[in-house]
Amino acid sequence: LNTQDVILGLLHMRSYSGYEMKHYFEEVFSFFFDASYGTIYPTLSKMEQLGYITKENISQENRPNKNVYSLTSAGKEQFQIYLNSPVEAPTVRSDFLVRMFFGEFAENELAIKWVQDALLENIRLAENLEKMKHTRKEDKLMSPTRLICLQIGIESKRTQIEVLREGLLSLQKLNISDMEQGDQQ
Amino acid sequence: LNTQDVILGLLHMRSYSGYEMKHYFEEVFSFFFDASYGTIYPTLSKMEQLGYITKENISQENRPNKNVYSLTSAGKEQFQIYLNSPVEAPTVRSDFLVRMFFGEFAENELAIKWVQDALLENIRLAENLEKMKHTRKEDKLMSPTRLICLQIGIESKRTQIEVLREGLLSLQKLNISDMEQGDQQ
DNA sequence: CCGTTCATGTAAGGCGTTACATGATTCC
DNA sequence: GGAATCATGTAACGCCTTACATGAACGG
Repeated sequence: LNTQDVILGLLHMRSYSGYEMKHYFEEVFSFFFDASYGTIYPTLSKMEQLGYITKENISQENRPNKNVYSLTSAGKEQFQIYLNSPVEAPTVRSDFLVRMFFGEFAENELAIKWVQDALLENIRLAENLEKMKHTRKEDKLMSPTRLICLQIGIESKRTQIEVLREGLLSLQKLNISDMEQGDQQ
Repeated sequence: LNTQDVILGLLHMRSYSGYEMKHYFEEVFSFFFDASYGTIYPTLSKMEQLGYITKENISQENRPNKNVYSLTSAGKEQFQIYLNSPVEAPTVRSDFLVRMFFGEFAENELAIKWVQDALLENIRLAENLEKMKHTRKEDKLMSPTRLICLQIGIESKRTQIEVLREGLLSLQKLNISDMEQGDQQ
């Protein structure tokens, strides 16, 4: 899986400019994919040269021109090649979970801060996903597999929020018993 | 967060060879970090040159020598610098979820296969994590934050398994109604 | 007037993976 | 006899990020 495959998928739904793709990734794909402009724009040039997509320059009033890309039949074929390739294992890299794993080597207050921040961030993300699900479901734009994708995002976030809430309490109790120990000395 | 930071963390627990580190990553870190030999060995050389770790060549009977690395005080300090740096957002790249998102452009049977495989893989991973939790908990080797880390892994997997099971059923129903439609023609 | 949004791109550099190379031992 | 495990390392290459560059319009 690389950025090219994802762009081919996106353009199966409708035409997008590079700028719009980036926004789509941020809003919708946040929990399973991301790409920066530094990847998107060069990839679009390459894909145009390969004949997978065509560019159309659109003039706009009061804002810059944009390059809107559309899928060609070669692009559709290329996407089917991707879909028929073996599924790759996911890659995850979570700074937060590494810190949790090695938390015993950090000060308790630092760890508490990490968990609090993670909690807030996860609540924010869960709310966004929830909104997406409702707006899109009413539009009847959601395929069964896309619903699975979204549902995994939502439920995973919910689960993490629960664990983090419990974890936060246990860390805060530790802090209190440390303070009592300190008082007794 | 990079491989160096994680190695510094690992060596806070005990000494490891590069080969052992890779195994540790596979067994324990699988749901939030990974690194290949091609990263580990060069990183260890670099860290030794920087004075964060020291190498000791250990002779073994009936198997190759190994280089076991230990943390220096400079390495401990470096790890504290990492712990006090801002927490980075996690990066995820899930081929499976991309395929779920664009599943409407694939054949239903292909999608069913993807979900079935994901289900089996997630069950396997959940069982491994569960085992880890019990063996380590009895040893009383588990810090509160490490328990949070493990618990997030376990509960996330469980949640995903549930969603995948439901999703699989809905996709299989679709397949049946397609076949009935086909029969009627 | 200043920050944000819209919009596209490049260049340098970082970080990482895959594949290759080597070789003994152990288990089936 | 062949595959798997133990064990370390390099080299080529791919992919991606960050920072830089540019510039108009709009809202406060």
